Amino acid sequence: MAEPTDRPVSRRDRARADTAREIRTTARRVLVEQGVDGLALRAIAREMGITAPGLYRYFDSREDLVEHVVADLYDELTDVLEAARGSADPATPGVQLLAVSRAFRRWATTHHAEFGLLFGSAGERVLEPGEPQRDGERPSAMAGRRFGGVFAELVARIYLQQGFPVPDEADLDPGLRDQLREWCARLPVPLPLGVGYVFLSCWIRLYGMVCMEVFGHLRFALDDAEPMFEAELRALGEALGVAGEYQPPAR
Amino acid sequence: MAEPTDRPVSRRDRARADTAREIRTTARRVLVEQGVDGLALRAIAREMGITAPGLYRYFDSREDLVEHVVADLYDELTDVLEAARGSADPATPGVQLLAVSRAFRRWATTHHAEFGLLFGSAGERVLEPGEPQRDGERPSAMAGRRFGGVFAELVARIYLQQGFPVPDEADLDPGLRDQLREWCARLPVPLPLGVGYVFLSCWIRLYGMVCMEVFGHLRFALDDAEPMFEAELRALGEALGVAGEYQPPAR
DNA sequence: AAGCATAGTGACCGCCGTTAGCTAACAGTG
DNA sequence: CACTGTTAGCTAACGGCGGTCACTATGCTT
Repeated sequence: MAEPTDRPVSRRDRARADTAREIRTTARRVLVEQGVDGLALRAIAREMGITAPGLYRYFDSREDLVEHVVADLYDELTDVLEAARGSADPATPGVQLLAVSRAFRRWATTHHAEFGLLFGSAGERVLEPGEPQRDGERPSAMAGRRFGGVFAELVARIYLQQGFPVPDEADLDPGLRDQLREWCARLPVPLPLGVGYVFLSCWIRLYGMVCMEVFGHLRFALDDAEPMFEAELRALGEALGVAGEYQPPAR
Repeated sequence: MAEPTDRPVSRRDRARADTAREIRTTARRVLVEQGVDGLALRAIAREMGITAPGLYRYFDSREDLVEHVVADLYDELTDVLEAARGSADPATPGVQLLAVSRAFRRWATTHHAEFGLLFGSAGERVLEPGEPQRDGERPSAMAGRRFGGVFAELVARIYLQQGFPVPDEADLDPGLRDQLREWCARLPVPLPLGVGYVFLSCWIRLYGMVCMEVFGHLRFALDDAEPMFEAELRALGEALGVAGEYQPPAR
């Protein structure tokens, strides 16, 4: 399908790739300016001085295009997280996790529409019965894994460097244990299953906190969710045994 | 606006109320059958043997109609939760919270489209600059508060009956403390601010867990999220000092 | 019976995603 | 060079959408 046989870049291929990239960046801009509902093929094409059907030379459908935009956004977000991790000082996994988590919330709150596309209900896809669920091979799913890997790797590093309390494998529900085993087996470093559980638990809290804030589900109690987020971060730090590394957010 | 002066129900009023109700239930059915994207005024009207403009006699816009559907769904979900609370045995707050949480997850996983409408990114509304943000008076917001109240009340009951560890008021960040104070003041029963914090923290975990499962964000690690949910429930029970009341899910 | 408010209709607007068929420019081969 | 195949982008069109408007017909009120 996408096998360039031998010659990797003809003149045309480069132009084509450029246009495809321009379409995706334009789509991203339209998404920001018009919201997810305004992310229309015609709007994208208009912005580029092109007509809508022309886009079909590059993407199979609107859904396909959105899929690629989602992958781009995951990549961008991951870059932001990695940058935050890189500038954490001191460069310990605990402080890095703190920085990455804050960068995640910051990106989410300043990129409302994009966050909704990545983490809200819009992105979900009902897989057709006949369709093979090669869900994991979709570009957005792959980019999503890279994104999650940033958090997973930091938690793993914390565990390997200094450890934290982890449920014993025997205490885990068998159904959960088997799934964790399968997942941990795919990781580059062998880890106790309990670490996988703690990571998931922490990630759920972080995701839940940021999602609720961005989607407005905390407004019933909080006008400004930041102090609550910081409190949760501290709690997460305690669960991971890095409470001592907590430092209040830079102002 | 909606002041019936004196005469509460004329013949016409009843018919009108009936039609409005039928529209909402039909909308709900279309939502389930066609998904949130297929929730079109024309589809609803078609299903009722009516034309789309007729719906505007009952609702200002599609958004207005969706708003009322959301309120209906919140009400239905709340009824389900209250029923689960009512049949918890023994009828202690701890066991009731367990039952309500499971009912919440069950409703979410069996009512995918509806859950997405309530808790996903679709429902969020950008408030116009000029528009007064009487956000709290919207019917869906009111129904949402009733829903959240089920959980809040149970956590409060647990605290009042047997207590659980709660951060000291002085240990809370001032910004968070002030907001919690304001929120707790609106509750019918005076409670320490720390209870508000613990409730929010627990609710975030529950919401995060269910949201991630329903929106497919746990599939990278788990095929079946139920055992993870149960593990989180147990952890929540520990945080609330009712770990002893945990009982495995009925099979 | 007369008058009137109202539920519902059909025609229409401008938008949407998507398809089909066309043209013009391009790349590669003799 | 001409010739051939490929491809980017166009226009036109289809059906469906949310929403508005003028209109009819029904049934309540006086």
